[in-house]
Amino acid sequence: MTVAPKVSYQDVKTVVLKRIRESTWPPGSIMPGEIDLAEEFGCARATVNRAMRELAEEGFIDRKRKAGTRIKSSPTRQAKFVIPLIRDEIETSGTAYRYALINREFQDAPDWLRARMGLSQDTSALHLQCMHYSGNKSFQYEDRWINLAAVPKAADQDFKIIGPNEWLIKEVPFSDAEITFSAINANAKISELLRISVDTALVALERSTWLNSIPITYTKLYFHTGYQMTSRL
Amino acid sequence: MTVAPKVSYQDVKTVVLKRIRESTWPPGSIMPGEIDLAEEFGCARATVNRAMRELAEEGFIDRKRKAGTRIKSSPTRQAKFVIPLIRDEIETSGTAYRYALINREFQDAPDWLRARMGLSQDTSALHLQCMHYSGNKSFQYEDRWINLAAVPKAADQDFKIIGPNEWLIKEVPFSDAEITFSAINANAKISELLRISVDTALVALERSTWLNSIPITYTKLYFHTGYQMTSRL
DNA sequence: ATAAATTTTATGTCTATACATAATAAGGTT
DNA sequence: AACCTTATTATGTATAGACATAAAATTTAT
Repeated sequence: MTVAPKVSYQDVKTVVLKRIRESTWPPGSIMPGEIDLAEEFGCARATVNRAMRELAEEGFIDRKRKAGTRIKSSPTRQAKFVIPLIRDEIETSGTAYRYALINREFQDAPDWLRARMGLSQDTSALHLQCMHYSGNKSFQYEDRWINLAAVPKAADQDFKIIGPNEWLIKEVPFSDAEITFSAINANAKISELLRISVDTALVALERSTWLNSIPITYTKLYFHTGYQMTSRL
Repeated sequence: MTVAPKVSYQDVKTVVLKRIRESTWPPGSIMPGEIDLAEEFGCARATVNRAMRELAEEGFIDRKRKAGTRIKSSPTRQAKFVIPLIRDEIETSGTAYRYALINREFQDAPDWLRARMGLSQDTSALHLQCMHYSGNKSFQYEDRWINLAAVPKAADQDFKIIGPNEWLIKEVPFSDAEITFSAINANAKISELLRISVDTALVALERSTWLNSIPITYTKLYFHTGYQMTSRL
């Protein structure tokens, strides 16, 4: 007597994905419920559930209680980019990492920052400017603001040896973050610091983080020419 | 008699994450196995398993059969960027989407492309150049190569009405993709097409896709000034 | 007809148990 | 010591059954 090999959630994913691609279940339409699918595939509902949960996470379907599962009319393809610690990124490339503090001062948060982070008026912040080097080459210029109301002990740190990013990761947890990726032309200051010509195109990365809606820090990172981020999926 | 509320996988995640952050389990160390944790938390192993599986996916821990679960010495923070269909992106912003084909010709794949995609010699490809408009403003310039050996029916398409991206998504599935972001200075041709001045910094996005290691298509997208991608986590 | 209360239902989650699998550890042989 | 074989073990996955929950559908009250 032959034993039917068990159907895995991977199998379910594969078949369902095939049906989505071949429009057996056309975009926008509702597809059979978990119980029906479990019966069809000859497996438990939990198995179907895991398959569907992952497909939803990957952006192929939309699920809602009671309403059922719908094929997305245009699947939201998403790319995962790893944001490594700069020290690791440089050291794994085989070169030495060096950090340098350029400037450190206490300032009231400027209007644009208050608006962006949702800070109240007269919030005092620590404003840091630093450089990160890969070997003897400049790699990244970092412009950082730390909300002292949320992170008072940052005021006691001189940030001469350890950079604000590394320090914050160790000391302050966060719950939400927003990362923005853009391209900018190097201005006079940045071009001097990164030792490139003015107007060179640069990758800029902005990151804001909050802990339960309390603003923690904002940073804008300017990478040296040629920097790129790659993702596989 | 009070009934203990059930422990959810979310609860487990929260507590474990807290312990990682507070270095109760320091980076690099091995943490208790699922059975022990289940006992400690008073829940089923499956519940712990799901929590741990998600934490692994989110880059906080490394798991290996038999070897156990380790805290990553530097958690790989990752940002998920959605890559929307350009038509959707423009239309959801409220403006009209328009597509235009600039050039279409059959060419042998150039060396750089062959190297990049792993194409054999004398592979004939379809080379397309197109523009995407948001209202009356130029939005994106697309430079596209399609491997005709893998997608022969692309040769029959004139791509005058429908863009190659939309067509490919409908017609050709893929299994692997590689996406690269970078910043570039607009050259003469691009600046003319996007109606911006030469040397303006632009976001460029390259995408290569394969179906079971057969190269399908390569494209480089040049976005208009000011384009940025944002991700929340 | 409108609003509020109730039922229904598909997904979401937890449990206990079982077996699969990869990788290490241990044991035995040359 | 080096090599091969055999346990051991932590994670990985499947299952049946149960209850939770959000939201749609229906009924009841205003």
